[in-house]
Amino acid sequence: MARVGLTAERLTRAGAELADEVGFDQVTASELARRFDVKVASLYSHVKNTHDLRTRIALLALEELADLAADAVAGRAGKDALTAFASVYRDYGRAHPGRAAATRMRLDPETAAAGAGVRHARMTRAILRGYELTEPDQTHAVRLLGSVFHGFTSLETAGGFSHSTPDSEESWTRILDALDALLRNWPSPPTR
Amino acid sequence: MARVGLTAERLTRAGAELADEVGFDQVTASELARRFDVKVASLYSHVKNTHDLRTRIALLALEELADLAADAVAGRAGKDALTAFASVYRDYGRAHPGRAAATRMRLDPETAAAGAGVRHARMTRAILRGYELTEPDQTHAVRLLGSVFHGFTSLETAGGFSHSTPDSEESWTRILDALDALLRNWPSPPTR
DNA sequence: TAGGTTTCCCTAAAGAGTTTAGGCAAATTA
DNA sequence: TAATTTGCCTAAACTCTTTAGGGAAACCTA
Repeated sequence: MARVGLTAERLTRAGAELADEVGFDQVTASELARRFDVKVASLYSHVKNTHDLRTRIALLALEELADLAADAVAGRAGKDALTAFASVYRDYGRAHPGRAAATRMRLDPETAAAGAGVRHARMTRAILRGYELTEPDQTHAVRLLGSVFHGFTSLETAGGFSHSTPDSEESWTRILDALDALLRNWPSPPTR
Repeated sequence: MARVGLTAERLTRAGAELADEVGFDQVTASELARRFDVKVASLYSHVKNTHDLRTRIALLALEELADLAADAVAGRAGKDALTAFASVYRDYGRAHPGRAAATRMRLDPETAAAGAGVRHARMTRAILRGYELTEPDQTHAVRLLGSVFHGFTSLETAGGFSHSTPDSEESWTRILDALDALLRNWPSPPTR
């Protein structure tokens, strides 16, 4: 039987494309086998199971995203860096909805720690260097930015902002303006 | 054959509980049938298909959440209202992770429009009455708040903030402080 | 380059979920 | 009480997942 040259990597890449086409939760071993014109069982020599496959796709997406973000941030600082960084997330989410959904997959701690998630956190911190935040406020800010990027892109692709004015593009820029202002003027804890 | 008294509502409620126990994407017609001690096919007189079932769970969760939020916000204003409102989202997400995941499900536009999603948007706007924002800034702020609540709770339940200091509770309060400050001081668009 | 070894994809099969079609008895209505 | 509607059933087709074991292709190695 002719060998097709399956590898975990090729399956992962094809799975990522499939995810962008049909949605991350529709990524199925059967469909993947069909695309490689191969029997389903053959995949199981390369990936442990469907969960393993999805995890690989998630890690691939996180890696790609981290690479893009690193490029975007290089040579920029302050609001410029913030905007560039944020745009990478949003653009990626719109260009690759399936992969983006994959990045939101729950990973078990050690897998997450081994993946590019840490690079993301480090880059977010790097961006905050342009603002004068000290710990623990920096961590709070990192989490805020993560939440906004995560939440906005996920609501946007879910269609939450469509069919209403102003369009989401404008909200995005204005939200970044607001976040920039907030970071330049991060409040100290109020006396409770 | 003894009748169990299945209805779409009972199935939906049981499905919501199942979602909280095993995760929203593990909600299966078969498991539900098992719980009611009924054959799977019997569910299909009450619910169109699995997607329909999930949609109903999502709508139930949105409804519950809107009710809780309405209670929490009543009689409060300003930061007080903001905090109460935000807490409802976060607490709900921690108490009912499956239902919360359901609220993040992509709904087709008319279903979404018919559901409680609009109530959420209206309440968010009501909270912003305590801050002096005019359109279109109010819409941007609504979207920012939605993104943060959505993103934070989803990252938190995905375990994104665990095993690191400070704990997510503290970040949550400090992020609310920050958002309050931001809303009181929403920046006008910079000259670009 | 022939032999052995490893690798890769195959067939086969079992298990679980989804969904439709059609039937019979229980509940409701007249 | 008879007629109708409703609710749960059996049966069956289909899809996807996963494991076990087999044979041929690709790769060493002498």
